[in-house]
Amino acid sequence: MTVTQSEPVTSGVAATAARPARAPNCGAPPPPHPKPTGEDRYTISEVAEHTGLSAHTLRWYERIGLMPHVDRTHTGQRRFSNRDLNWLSLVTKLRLTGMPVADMVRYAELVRLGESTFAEREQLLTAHREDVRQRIADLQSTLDVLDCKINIYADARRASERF
Amino acid sequence: MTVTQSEPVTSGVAATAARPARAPNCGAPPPPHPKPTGEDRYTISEVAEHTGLSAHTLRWYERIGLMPHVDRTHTGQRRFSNRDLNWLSLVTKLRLTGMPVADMVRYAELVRLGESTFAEREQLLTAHREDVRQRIADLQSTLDVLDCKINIYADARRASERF
DNA sequence: CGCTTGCTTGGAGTGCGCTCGAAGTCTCTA
DNA sequence: TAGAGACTTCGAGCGCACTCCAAGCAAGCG
Repeated sequence: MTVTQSEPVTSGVAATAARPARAPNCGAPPPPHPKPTGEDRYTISEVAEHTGLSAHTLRWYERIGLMPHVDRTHTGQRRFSNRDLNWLSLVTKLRLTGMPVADMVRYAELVRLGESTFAEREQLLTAHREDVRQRIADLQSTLDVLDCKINIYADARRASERF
Repeated sequence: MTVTQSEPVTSGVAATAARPARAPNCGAPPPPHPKPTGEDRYTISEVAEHTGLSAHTLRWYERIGLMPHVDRTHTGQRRFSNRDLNWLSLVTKLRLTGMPVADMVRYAELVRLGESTFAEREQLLTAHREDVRQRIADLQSTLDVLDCKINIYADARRASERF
């Protein structure tokens, strides 16, 4: 049994009841632009274009163990699958929300190790969730200050414009 | 006429009507722990303690022009005022929300230049506010994904615990 | 007086997350 | 078959925001 990468789908003994047949995919985007030919083997530049990451960054992610092993052509060029794209979409979200690369690498490693790591994965994500919540609170409180200051400047401007 | 640093108080020709006598202070904290003696001259280590910034960082902020000129004792040691603390509290918020140091330095410079820079200050803060809003949206969307994945792991754990 | 503690300076070093360059190979189109 | 352009690797370099170091000065205390 293989374990999916970006979608730890309920499988085996775990919670197969009481859930829709279609496993929840946690907001993974629909296959982005599946090739007109129906293929599933994107070049690095296609993926770069699609994800907004540079080709350099994509190679670097693979080198440090953040990509779960990308398929290759017989001549050694990378060919990314839709599954890879989904994984990258998760990674991008985590990165945007400030998860350190080392933590993402750890998570990738846990995913490779299979189901036995569910508990640690849960912990890791839960910790990050707390982090994200805290950051939202910080941002919100700054937003209040910004609103207030901007109002002051705007009032001053409007007042001076009246003359 | 001097211009306050962290509180561009409505002053002079600008908008003195229709606003409370006490200018809004945009959530600046009350004087943090005004010295028992009522003094207003904190050492660098007191400020470091209070703000959570290191003394190194405080000196560095001053060097790069992010602190508006800190008072000194006759022997050259820094003595921070409550006004300095308020400014630092703003800076800390902006920094926590990802404003680049260069932009904060620019803002500090504008504050030093006086009222004529209100418009540019408004622009700068408005741009950052957009940034912050965008980041909140990113965080929120990641939060949804995290919730979903964490639920999956938690379900799996609970299911396995039932046996 | 010597010792400790805390401050001063300028400049060098660190860690993170990329980002780029060089040199060579492969693929695609004409 | 030729040429353009995309791909490969490895390692070095970069920008940001600190962070630390060395050397020295000043104040307080026994």
